[in-house]
Amino acid sequence: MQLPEAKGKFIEAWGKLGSEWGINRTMAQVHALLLVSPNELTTEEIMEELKISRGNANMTLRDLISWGLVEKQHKAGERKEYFYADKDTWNIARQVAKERRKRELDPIIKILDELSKVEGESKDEAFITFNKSVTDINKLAKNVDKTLETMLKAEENWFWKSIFKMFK
Amino acid sequence: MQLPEAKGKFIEAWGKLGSEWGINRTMAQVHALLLVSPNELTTEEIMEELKISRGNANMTLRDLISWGLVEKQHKAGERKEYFYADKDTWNIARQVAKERRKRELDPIIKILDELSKVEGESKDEAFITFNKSVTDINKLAKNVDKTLETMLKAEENWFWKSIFKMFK
DNA sequence: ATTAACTTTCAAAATATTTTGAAAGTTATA
DNA sequence: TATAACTTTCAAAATATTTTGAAAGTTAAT
Repeated sequence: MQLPEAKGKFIEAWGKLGSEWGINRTMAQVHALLLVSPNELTTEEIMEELKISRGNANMTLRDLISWGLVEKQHKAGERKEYFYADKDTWNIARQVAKERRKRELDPIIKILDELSKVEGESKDEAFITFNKSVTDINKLAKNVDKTLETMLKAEENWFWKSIFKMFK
Repeated sequence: MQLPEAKGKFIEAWGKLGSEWGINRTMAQVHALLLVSPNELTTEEIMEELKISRGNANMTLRDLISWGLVEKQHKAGERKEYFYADKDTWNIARQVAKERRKRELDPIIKILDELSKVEGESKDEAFITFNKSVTDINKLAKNVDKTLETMLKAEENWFWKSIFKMFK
């Protein structure tokens, strides 16, 4: 297999994986393209390579920036904006974990907290089951949340530092 | 808040979370309904409660069964099938991890293995960057894969056993 | 202040996913 | 073996998501 074909396959696979995990396929593809590009790319180049429209490229890039996965770069004396992706896999994983925690985990915990407070007849099977499921899930979610917080904060934490080493 | 309202909110929230993570909203909702139901439910009852069609209910339930989250139950002397969800959050998390590993992680690793083999000019920036990104992601994916395997196998493993206790 | 190079917006169009429901299929019981 | 109770299928319809592209907006340089 030659590089251009391999590049295409990587972009396609990354896009598919993204869409299976609730991330817009094009966003994942643009990210993949930037990951394998040694240099910053312009909107124009991204449009060209992935055959997407200007509007789509623009919105997707803003999204990637809001996820902290891509940064805008300016070049002296040029009007064009350049886009560059951090290529450190650990940073990428951290950033995704951080954002999903903020965007999805925290809100669901807020709801589960509310629902945990619901009171009912202690003989009522329906109430007992509801309560057990909700509080159990809430507990698990809070543990995941706390763990992520610790992990994300802490390269200084000896315990997680040693876990990280296993993954790097 | 009263139980029926709370139940509705839980189902809605679970559905939303699911769809954010690439799981069909209805599938997540049916799962949520079963999680808060003390008894097995029939297709009829699920259709009724969630206002979905017979076809949808049937397919969704098959899916949930294929994910190992729901089981069919027969009652002596009855033609109807009943559906019941395991309510142990740890089992649910395990099951989801197991399935997503099989369905998504393993296939992507296969592709990354292929792409890692691509050869190129050692001076070619494009090749260097492609190769670095792909092999790095491959390494991370394989580590996650190995870790999941160990975790899923092993309550007998002293290390993970102690980690699990933090979450339960 | 005007131009030109570039970016952003967003309503409409295209595409993808999900849902419906009626017909076909299955199987326990009489 | 016929019936009736139930389940499954799948093409078409509904819905949701993504993408387009032209117009509007911005801004650096003259």
